[in-house]
Amino acid sequence: MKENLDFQFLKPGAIRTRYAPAPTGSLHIGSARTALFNYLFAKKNQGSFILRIEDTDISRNESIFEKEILETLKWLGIEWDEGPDNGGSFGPYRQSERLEIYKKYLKKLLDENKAYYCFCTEEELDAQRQEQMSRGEAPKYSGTCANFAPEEIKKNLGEKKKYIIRFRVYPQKIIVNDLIRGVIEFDTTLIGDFPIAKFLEYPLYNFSVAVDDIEMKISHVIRGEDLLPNTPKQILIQEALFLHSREEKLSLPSWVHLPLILGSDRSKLSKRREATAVSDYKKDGYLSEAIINFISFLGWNPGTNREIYSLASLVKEFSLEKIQKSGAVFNLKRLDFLNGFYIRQRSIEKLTDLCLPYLIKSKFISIDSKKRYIINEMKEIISFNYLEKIISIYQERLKKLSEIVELTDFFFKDKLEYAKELLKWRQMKDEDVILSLNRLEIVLSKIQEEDWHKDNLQRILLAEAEKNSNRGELLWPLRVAMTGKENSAGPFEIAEILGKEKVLKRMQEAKCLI
RNA sequence: GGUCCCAUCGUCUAAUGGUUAGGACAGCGGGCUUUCAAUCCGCUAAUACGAGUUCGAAUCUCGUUGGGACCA
Repeated sequence: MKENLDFQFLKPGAIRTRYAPAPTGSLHIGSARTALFNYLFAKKNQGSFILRIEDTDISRNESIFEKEILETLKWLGIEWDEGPDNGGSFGPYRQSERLEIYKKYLKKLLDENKAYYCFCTEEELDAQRQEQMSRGEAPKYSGTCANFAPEEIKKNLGEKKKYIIRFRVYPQKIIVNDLIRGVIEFDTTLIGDFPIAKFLEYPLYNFSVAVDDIEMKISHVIRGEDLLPNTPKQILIQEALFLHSREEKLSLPSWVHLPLILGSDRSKLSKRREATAVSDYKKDGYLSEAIINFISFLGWNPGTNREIYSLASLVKEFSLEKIQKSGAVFNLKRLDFLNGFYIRQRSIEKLTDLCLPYLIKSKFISIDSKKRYIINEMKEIISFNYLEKIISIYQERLKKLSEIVELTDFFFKDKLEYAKELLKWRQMKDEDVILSLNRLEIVLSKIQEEDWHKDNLQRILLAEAEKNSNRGELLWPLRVAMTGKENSAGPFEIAEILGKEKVLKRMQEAKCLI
């Protein structure tokens, strides 16, 4: 395999990679990885990363997805050197704006008899296909229209007969030299004369891609393995159009096919079975660093024990040789782990900013015209600093930002709802709970407002608990009465943030419950 | 069905002819703790199978099996 890695000897700056999404939906996890790897390879080699929109086949109402894809890429931190929004020397970067170019090359192939008009109807083609399959052959075009005389073609065209344009394929072996997989051989007799355009202004995928990759001087085509079977067709077109002598072979792009990202059932990650849109993960509260770190390790690794990589460090470490050949299963638990890690890395101020939209969306908090934060239920004005305190005690418990709502809801609710059984620690009875709550009330009400700090609370409450030799009997009811939850942050820090008044009120309410 | 690709713990992967097959996530157990986390310590767990080459194979070759992609 090593002898195939001739790209290493290319001069810096000679590398041009492209990511070419069809904007038929939002950015898919797999597409994001393809974009990332193209970006990383280009940046590692001081080359250019090009964004091209493959929208010849797209209806107008789907064009909203272009905007979403660009925005999501930017959110991930993947920036392109040339693209539909920022231009470049090889534009336009939207295939729908390049129809004249395709038309020119389509005509060229037609003139040189390397392609031809095919007037076969769907029904005729279907019938042929059926027959070939019944004989156990690979279905391919039989060549009915391959050798029409020019007059006949003119006549058919004149009659406005429906046609497609087919590329003429001669029997030969096509070698795809994949930088990851090595030499792969395809037999063109199995391909047959394949369609390259529905009409002159409507090129088909394999044709427009092949043309653009050459026109845009792409040095490396890095894409998913699912496109491997298309490669010989694209090579055929590129050779027919651009290859006139042996030396020119160097200008044809190198191929790199990435292993597929698989769902939990080991088949191609599908929208039907799992969430696949990057924007969905963003909405759920995954950080871009976590997603980048996660997808970079899907089918690639640096070959070290280090697992945490920023986009910048990935650029430094990336290499094609470390790309895996087999498919990689998408493991959500690992994404969660990474996200938790990156959440813990964030400053409290930034994390609070990130969590705020979730609290606002859940209607616990609102911002008034004077930019003050209001707890909706109590109409209480709170400071950003107050929110920071809340977020800080949940930072290490957070796996994704959206979880902040159910974790901290008790700070924003006037009245808590929970089962009274929850107040009991281990074997406690109703009377024991009342007893503990009474003790808490007495001790807590003695503490002055100015001494209401978590360290102080801890010192006093632990001392009180010592009298009874059992911390749980005192602290568990306290914590549950304040939060209404089985699990939460520590009681002292919660009590500090909640404040004396609310804590005592919640002790009362807990007693009423029993 | 045809063509192509792939195969190390459950998952992501390391080991490019010689390691006790390493790491991470998950799982399990423990320490710390009122709970859940975080954190620290530990445990379970893999070279698909069969031949061949070799003193020696996860690694090279062939076959089998299995999985996947594409075309229809």
